Amino acid sequence: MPRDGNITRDKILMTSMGLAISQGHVATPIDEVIAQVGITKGTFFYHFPSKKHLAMAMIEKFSSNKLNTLNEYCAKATKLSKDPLQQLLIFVGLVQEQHAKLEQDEIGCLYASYCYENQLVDKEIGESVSLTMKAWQDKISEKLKEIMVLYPPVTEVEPDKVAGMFLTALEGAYIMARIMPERDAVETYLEQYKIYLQVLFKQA
Amino acid sequence: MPRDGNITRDKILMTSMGLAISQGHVATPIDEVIAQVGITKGTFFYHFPSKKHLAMAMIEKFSSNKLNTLNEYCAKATKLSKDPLQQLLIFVGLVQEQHAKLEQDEIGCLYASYCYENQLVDKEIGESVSLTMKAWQDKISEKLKEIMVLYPPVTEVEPDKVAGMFLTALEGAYIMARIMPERDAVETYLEQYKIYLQVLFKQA
DNA sequence: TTACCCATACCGACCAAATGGTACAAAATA
DNA sequence: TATTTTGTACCATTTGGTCGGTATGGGTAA
Repeated sequence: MPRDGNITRDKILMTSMGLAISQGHVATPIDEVIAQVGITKGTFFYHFPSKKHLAMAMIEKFSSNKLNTLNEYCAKATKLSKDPLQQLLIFVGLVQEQHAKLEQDEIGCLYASYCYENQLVDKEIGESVSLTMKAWQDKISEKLKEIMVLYPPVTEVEPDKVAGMFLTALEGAYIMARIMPERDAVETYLEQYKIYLQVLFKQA
Repeated sequence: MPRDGNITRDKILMTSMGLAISQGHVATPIDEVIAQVGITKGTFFYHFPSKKHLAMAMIEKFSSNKLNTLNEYCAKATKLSKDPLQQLLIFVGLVQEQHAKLEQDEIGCLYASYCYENQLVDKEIGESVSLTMKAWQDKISEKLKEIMVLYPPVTEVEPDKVAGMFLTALEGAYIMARIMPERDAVETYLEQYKIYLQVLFKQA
């Protein structure tokens, strides 16, 4: 075998993901990607038959990353506490922590970027995306059901929607981080979500 | 005076705002705009010297609309109840209502669309945007301070951040509406926000 | 009233640059 | 040498933008 093309392929993926998150996919010409990676057009199109294929590969990669973090953080959280409510709070905390390290223009969601510029490229891509999101929602929802057994909520709530609110807050925070002058929107609004959980399951 | 050019200008603005929200600004060629409006390129560039100028005009228009709704809904809410907590809940309800009428691809925020595709075009534009958002946040924050006098919150919270959470939930909901199969994300997650307020200010 | 004026509003052909994509030769490694 | 990987030069289309000219219609002077 000649030199490993997967390295180049991965570099293209990583670079274009960064660019897509910070300035959008359509707004990022291939020339900019290859310039930043340090390759030429021929190489690019050897690895990705078209820009659309790149888009799909990016989504796939992003999804797989997201699913990995989900499992990783779940495992960490269950290891750190026996109490389901504490586990969930720790889980959210881990996500907060993850974002604290990132630079301003690294903060964002590829899905959001895509869905705002062209209804998620494709139907099948759209399904794969919603499945990944649903995976997060379901995992949190399951945990919420455990919590609700131990701590009856102050008012009746649907675990699915409280779980969805986490993703909503996160996606919303990404946008706030870009629009508002304060940088720590993710930290701030996931904190709000934690407070929501705490008051919801507060014992009298 | 010849026929009123402002009509055309407004039509261009409206059309391109719709397109920008549904598929992004960069992803919308001028040709598509003028085709939909039913004018020619010459006319377009007579009204807007460049695509960037169009972008700025759109943001301005969007901001002015947003400020109008803010005032309108505030007025309505204060008229419908004397209790500040009820007023805020009504306010959120009005926003929910507003979105219930919209079509799928009309749901979204121009700011979000812009900030995901090119860091809000310009510095000055960015400031104008954050000012509009801050206007909403401040108005809600003020109301929250009134509320906190009457109903001591279950746990200590910063009104500014609870207020910001409204915008966060709304922006997040827009994205959820596009990513997830369920259409009524705005309804759902603003409802979650209302629940948050209710449990936060619940009387023992 | 009418003829003309002129600013405003609009048209449509054209241009240059950007952008996605191709063809094929040259390298590199096993 | 055979296969995979990369570089170079080029092409076709799209896209933002220009330019000269035309239509509209109210004011105004004869």
